[in-house]
Amino acid sequence: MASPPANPQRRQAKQTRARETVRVILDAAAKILVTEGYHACTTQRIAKAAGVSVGSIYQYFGNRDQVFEALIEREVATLDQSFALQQAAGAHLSLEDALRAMLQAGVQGWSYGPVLYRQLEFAASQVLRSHVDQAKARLHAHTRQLLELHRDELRVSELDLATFVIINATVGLSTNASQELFEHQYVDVALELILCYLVGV
Amino acid sequence: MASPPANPQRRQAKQTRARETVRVILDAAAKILVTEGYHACTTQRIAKAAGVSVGSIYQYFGNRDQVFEALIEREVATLDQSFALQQAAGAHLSLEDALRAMLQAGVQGWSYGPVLYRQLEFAASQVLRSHVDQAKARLHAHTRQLLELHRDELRVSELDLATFVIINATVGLSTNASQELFEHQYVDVALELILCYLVGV
Amino acid sequence: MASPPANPQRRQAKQTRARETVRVILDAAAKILVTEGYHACTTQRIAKAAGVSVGSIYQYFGNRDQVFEALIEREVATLDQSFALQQAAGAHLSLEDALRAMLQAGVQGWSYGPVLYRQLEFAASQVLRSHVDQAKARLHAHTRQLLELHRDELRVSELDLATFVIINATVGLSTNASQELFEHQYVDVALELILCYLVGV
Amino acid sequence: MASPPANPQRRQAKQTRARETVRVILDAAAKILVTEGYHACTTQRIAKAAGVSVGSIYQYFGNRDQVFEALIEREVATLDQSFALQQAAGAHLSLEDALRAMLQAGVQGWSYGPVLYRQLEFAASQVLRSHVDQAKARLHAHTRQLLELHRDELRVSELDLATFVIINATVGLSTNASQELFEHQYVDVALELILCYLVGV
DNA sequence: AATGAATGAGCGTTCATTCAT
DNA sequence: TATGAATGAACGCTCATTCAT
Repeated sequence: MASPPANPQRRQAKQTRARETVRVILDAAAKILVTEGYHACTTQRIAKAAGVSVGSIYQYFGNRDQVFEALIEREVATLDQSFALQQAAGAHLSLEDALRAMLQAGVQGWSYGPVLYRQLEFAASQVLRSHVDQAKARLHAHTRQLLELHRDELRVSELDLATFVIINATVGLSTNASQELFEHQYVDVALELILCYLVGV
Repeated sequence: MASPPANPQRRQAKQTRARETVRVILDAAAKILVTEGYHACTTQRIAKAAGVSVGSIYQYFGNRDQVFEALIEREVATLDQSFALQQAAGAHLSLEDALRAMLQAGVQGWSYGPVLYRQLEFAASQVLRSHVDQAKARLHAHTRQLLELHRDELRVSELDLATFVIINATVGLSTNASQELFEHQYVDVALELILCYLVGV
Repeated sequence: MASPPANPQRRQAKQTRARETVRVILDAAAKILVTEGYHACTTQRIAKAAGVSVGSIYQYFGNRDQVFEALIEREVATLDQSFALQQAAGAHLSLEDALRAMLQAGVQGWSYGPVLYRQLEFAASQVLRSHVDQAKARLHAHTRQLLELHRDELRVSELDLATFVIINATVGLSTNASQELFEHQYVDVALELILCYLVGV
Repeated sequence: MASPPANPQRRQAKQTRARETVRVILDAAAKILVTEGYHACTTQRIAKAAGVSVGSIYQYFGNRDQVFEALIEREVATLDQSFALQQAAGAHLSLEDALRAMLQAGVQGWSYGPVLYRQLEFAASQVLRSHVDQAKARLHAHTRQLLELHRDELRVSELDLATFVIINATVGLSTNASQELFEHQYVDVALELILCYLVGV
């Protein structure tokens, strides 16, 4: 009596619709998180902004926090992809070019910038916070690797500290940059700051 | 029917007690914010930690957000005071010494470190956020003044941009620093980053 | 535009299939009710256990309570059938044999034991409860008839009261009996209780 | 700064009010449970019937199930008290008198009759169900003790089985008795049934 | 002035029911 | 006809706020 949909086209259509609904929910959540903050990001608010009902959120996510987890995963996936592409292409990139590429990946891949992350660090859920932390750890590892590759050129010797410094200084910059600054000068400015620190003028 | 206190000493005593209660409430709020986070900082929780009743909070503050606003104001006042002292003392400080002093003022004056600040950015209230922004603007103005004073030594020319960069890079560092790092190396590390950027190595 | 099925065989087949689906749904509902309780007996749960979609439940039942109503009706029909058979066969049965037959009919005819019954009493629907009450009334009438037939042997004179007593004492026994007791001793024990009361030792 | 209410009268008044609120909530819950069933017994419904707000329920109970647990405990306490009184007074009561006293205790002490219990057996909470089971076990133990005391007079030998029979037959009777029957004839009728079974006519 | 029990709007979540496919 | 994603009313529960004491 139990039977999967006979028509594969039908199934295909359903999957497409489901994916679309998930995307719409995640987009809505991200937007609210960024523009109105974690506290405004209620399930009702997400549902309304996404143009679906609350029930639909629970069709695809076990609870509200899992929406945020999926959001992180999506953002991180984008970032990782950028990194991977860049890493493949340019083991022989100069430090400057590699860093610029990373920053650009951050700007382009990270649809909503670091603001999203900042908001999600406030989630009550421990699970959610550990997701954020894992994403951070991955970024740290990736960055540290890059520094190691160019260790000879650096004026600093403690690579972990240096990694911490350039990541968080950059985050401070991007988090607080106006939209305008973020889009136009941010990469150059951040790069200058980082390079001065890493290799001197 | 009830008459105002005839005795000025009594009035004085009352005012002192009131101020004391306010202080106790703010301390409790700050502590909870730092140790348990914004989500745990409910009125009941604050009242319990302060050893007063919820009603007393509303005796002195219009609503919960105003507790946080007062908290910011108190923190900023401490910071401003540090800056003022330092400014008076040291118009002839070197740039490095002046910056170090500022960073140290930030560390010392900011009773609860940057964590408090982070938590308060999450308050829902717009009013509260504008308080934070005003504090930031004041910090920006103060810092820009310092840079102007040492304009000749700088390798950068756009002072507003430079001010933005050093403040936010520093904020990025301090807000993400572990407690340990914050207490031991933070000032030196931040200073190195800033100086590299401002005057070169 | 759509025409009724021209082919009577097709119609027959459809009706058969429909009946089959109804049966499958009722079986699933009964099983969940008995093994997991009323609270677990959601439409999704029934549909899954029955291997159909939720939509199909609403194809055959106006709402969830009507599934339960149908379930009661089916159980009661089984019971009635047992009674009818027994009545036909045994107008000349002794009181004891007739009562034993009734109790056995209750045990055998009631496919899922008294647990199902208990669970269904909890349905919110008034309609549903009235179904249960009707079933009870039928049982009362049937039982009273039996007592009337053996009026001379009884040590009690108010037949309605006696009917009430033996039915509800029996119900109390059966609904609280463990599965084991229910299967092995229940009929004998209940019969002993009833006979003591009706005719003495 | 933390200080208990200075005035003991004030404290007294508060405790009285608190107890009153608890009582009102329990009464409301019991009434709804009995008249409208477990499913109608929502927190909103209880609060409305009790003339308090939902919040007040959570002032005194950790969650909804704990209201029901308190209800059970209150009922059981009443019952236990009746039993204790009777036990103290009458080790030398005849079996018939002792049983009658028990039944009367059940009627009088048990404010809402066994219906309440029936409803609560449906609670989803395992904890709650175990409370009901414990209450049942206590009743069983108490009853069995009584039978033991009069073992010689009994025509039955398996005391556990007999205890089970008389309790559950009685429950069946009382649960299904009309209000009228319950108030007027129930004790006599139940007693007759039980005695016939236990000692013969 | 201080208290804390009482309030109720609003949260996250469930699930009977509908309807486009 | 059968499907199951979508819906939204209603649930249990929290907590900022009020007010009788």
